[in-house]
Amino acid sequence: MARASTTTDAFNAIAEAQRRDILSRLRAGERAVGELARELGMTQPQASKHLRVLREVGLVQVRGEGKQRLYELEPFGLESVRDWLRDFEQPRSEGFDRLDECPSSLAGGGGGAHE
Amino acid sequence: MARASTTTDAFNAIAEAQRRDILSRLRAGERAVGELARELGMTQPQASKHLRVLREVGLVQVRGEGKQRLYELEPFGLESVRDWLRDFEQPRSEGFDRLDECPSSLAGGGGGAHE
DNA sequence: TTGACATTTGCCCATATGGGCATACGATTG
DNA sequence: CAATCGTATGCCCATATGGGCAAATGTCAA
Repeated sequence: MARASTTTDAFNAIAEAQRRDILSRLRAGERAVGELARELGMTQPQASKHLRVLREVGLVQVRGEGKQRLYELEPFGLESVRDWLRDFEQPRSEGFDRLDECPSSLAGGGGGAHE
Repeated sequence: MARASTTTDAFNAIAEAQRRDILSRLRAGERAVGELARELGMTQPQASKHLRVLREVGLVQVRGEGKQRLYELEPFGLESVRDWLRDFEQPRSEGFDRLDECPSSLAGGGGGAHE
């Protein structure tokens, strides 16, 4: 078997950097295909193909506006990815690992023993 | 050009469901290749190949233990994915976006009861 | 050394890709 | 109706894949 289709799920869809770029652009609001293509330096057919993939996995939404087709982020499209990632959360609270990135004023208190 | 290599980055690596399964299994602790293969119903060479991909993108770590090679999750391997996803957080509270900065409440020595 | 076990790698295939290009489709206007 | 603009599709190719299998490599024990 070859690699799974890019339209299999959001994981495969966002494996392509250009598609991630498209999604990032769309964070600022809906865009027409040609506009996206120009902004991202790809040909119009390429943008269209990528957008189709993103649409088939539910990551973007289309809206016809005159001759144009405006693509927009699907609010919960990335939820499946986010859910999967959540299971890999670092056990952060355990000890405030990244606390050392904070100003030293934290350590100035009374010994800092919060136990 | 064909699709990007699965070893290009974590995004491409986790596009494969079986590799996500491997990572999920490893959440419970380190495993030998054959063990993973049996648990996930794949051949041993397949598991080995998947693990290689995961290792090349920094998602897992290996440790030789006798004849076996124990694979383990790389704690911050998925950070790049998580970072990218973070930009797509729902604009939930309008005011808690920059929470990753050091909250000044921590510095306050007084009644600083956090958690 | 040989033998047994665990893992990796090499080779084959069928399949899906992304890029480029031409072209078909769709909507709007005249 | 035709003309035009904006998008989508179809076709070609080179490339990377994942699966299966055999063989190579590694590690340890007699």
